[in-house]
Amino acid sequence: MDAYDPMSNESYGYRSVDSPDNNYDVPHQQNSEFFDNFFVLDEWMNEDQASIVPEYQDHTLAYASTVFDDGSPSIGSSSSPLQGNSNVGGTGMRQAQKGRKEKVAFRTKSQVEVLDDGFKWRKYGKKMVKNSPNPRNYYRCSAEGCSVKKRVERDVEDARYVITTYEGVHNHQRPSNF
DNA sequence: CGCCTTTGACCCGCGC
DNA sequence: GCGCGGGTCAAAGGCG
Repeated sequence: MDAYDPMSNESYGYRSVDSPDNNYDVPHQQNSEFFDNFFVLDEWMNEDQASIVPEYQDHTLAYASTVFDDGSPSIGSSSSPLQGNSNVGGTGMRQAQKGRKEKVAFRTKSQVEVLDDGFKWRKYGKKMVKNSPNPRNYYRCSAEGCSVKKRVERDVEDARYVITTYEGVHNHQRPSNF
């Protein structure tokens, strides 16, 4: 596997992703432990909560997961590329219910670690995880009373991709200047 | 001065 | 009960 080289590409900096002609594939890795208990999201959640911007869409595969408070996962995994509003692979995001934790993961081809999603985040932790040379970073939403968290790490198997996992639902709007 | 990272320590659940 | 792995705390320092 090629080493990740942050200097090897022209698209670098604020909100940048790989150029659109640089292939469309965001392969799902069926055997990736990371996505156990996730299923592929077949539609975007409403924009305010999705925490991901449209310009990333072509470089992103989205996963969703719902975990009950007792810890039992509710959904198995499936696989399909994310394609706008196409209706493949799943039933889409369900409404939040009590006793559930909503999680959404995005696997995005990007050279920047932290994708600008319009929210303000405060970092509160960093860990090296087993079986990965890459650190995992923990962020909490800065808005008062908002308990949304996200984790950011590079894909173990292909460092060109960033995996961002959101947990929870914002109790406020995305800042309007976004 | 008011936020923000950084960082090691701490906590907790789980398997042995 | 103990160690390990993952997640979080909080003190200290940085920066606009």
